[in-house]
Amino acid sequence: MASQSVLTPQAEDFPRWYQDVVAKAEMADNGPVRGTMVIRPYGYAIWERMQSEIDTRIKATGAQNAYFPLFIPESYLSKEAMHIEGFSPELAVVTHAGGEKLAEPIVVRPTSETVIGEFMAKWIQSYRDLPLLLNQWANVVRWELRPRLFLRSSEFLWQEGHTAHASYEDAAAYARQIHNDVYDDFLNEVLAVPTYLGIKPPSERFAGAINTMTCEGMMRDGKALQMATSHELGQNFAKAFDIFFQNEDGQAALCHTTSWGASTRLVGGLIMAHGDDNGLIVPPRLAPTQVVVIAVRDEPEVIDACARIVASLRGAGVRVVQDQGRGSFGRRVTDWEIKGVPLRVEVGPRDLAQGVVTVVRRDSGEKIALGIDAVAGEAPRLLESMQDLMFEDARQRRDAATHDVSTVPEAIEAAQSGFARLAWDVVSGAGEEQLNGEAITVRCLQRADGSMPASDTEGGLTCLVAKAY
RNA sequence: CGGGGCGUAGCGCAGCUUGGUUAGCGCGCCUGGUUUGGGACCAGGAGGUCCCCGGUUCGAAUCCGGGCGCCCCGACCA
Repeated sequence: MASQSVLTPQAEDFPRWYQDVVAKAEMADNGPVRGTMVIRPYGYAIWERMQSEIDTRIKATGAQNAYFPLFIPESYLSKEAMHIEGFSPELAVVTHAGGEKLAEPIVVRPTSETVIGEFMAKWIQSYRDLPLLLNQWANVVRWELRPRLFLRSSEFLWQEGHTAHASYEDAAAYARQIHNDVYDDFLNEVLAVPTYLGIKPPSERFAGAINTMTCEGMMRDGKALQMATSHELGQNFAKAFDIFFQNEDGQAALCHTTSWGASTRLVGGLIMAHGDDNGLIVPPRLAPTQVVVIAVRDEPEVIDACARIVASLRGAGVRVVQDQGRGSFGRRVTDWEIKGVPLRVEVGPRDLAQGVVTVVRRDSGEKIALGIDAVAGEAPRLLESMQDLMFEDARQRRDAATHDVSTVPEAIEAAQSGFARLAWDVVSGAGEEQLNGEAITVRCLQRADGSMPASDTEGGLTCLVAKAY
């Protein structure tokens, strides 16, 4: 146990704790322009792991990666009325370039539906070209008034998928496939974050979509975080960009498009969903470093033993590093704890004399004595059990902080510390305004059994409401 | 845009009310040494346009005027 806390305790000031973790785990710094973010190597390594896991899942659905330009003609945005209306306040616009005032302003992409729509129209001729399944990894810019590292920055990194389909049904099914097989699977299995899946109410829908689906996670302070979204765009963008195809009967028909994204906000979600007063806790399947091996004393035989253990772990497929830090043992331990590395192997002379090492779990703090030769065999099992427990713990915390209520005032009360679930009929309209007045939003709509509705017009829906990031 | 607060070393701050020699403190950093089983200690050291411009004054971090920037609350927006 740390003798004194290095970080502001969560219970004292959760936002401050978050800032402390981001700084002390060396994840990110504020950029020179307000709202921008410098992602440091450790933060970026975590993002790269997220990218890899998400990218694999995206490709498994048949989508391919491509790249579209950062600069978009302003006129493109204007082609879809809802889209431009929704994004106008957040746009960064280039008016001068090459030393001259531009004839037409250029928008720095806030999202790429419009450029991609333009090219989909060009590439799609026949039903044989469908579905067209594209994804890109890119940066986007949405000017933020209240930036917070990872959670809301004016520039952020994400993946955005864009697809075109011959039918409404096909588009709807694909958007759901992405939602379940890419996002929800990643969040549950890798990030160890349980999710509420549902659709956004009209007030929270993506600008230009006919339906927005969300994965809502609960942070340790009981607030909600939208961790990924998938949109059915209907034929809105197809109309605006003339995305037509010739069907089997030789008739011209409008495509149905989708878009879906997950961003560096996930890093913020990771921090707040799992962190404790000692820092970050990274789920083993995600962790860039799963095990750190630390010499308790910098003596040659101890260092040698560390190196052998590192080699054996690496041979077992574990992502492992040998601590190269300077300073006291306690300091090094604390630094790795803040970074949330799942397992720590402590190697000291006293251990070595008995042929053992001490393995410490980041989640529980439990210390386990293991024979040196047993480490490589046991570590993968410990990591898997930790992965499962982290998800289970998060699920229990979430369930315990989700309250079924029947009135708006009860929902306001419950949302002070978690989620409230109640009939959508009770909230829809004046109730939603009343909640918004208390900084509470409708996070998603679900069927009574918790499943994904087809649309917000379905009868008998329930809603989850909460304060949100 | 409205209300409040703040700009002093890399970070966090004191000093300002009541102007005065060399602008301090904690953390961090550098050097040397002792240390190392849960943020070690000692000694020495480096590091400053006191946000900017102007004014008052023999003298301004400190007082006055203007500007810029940042933070919080509200508003707006997703």
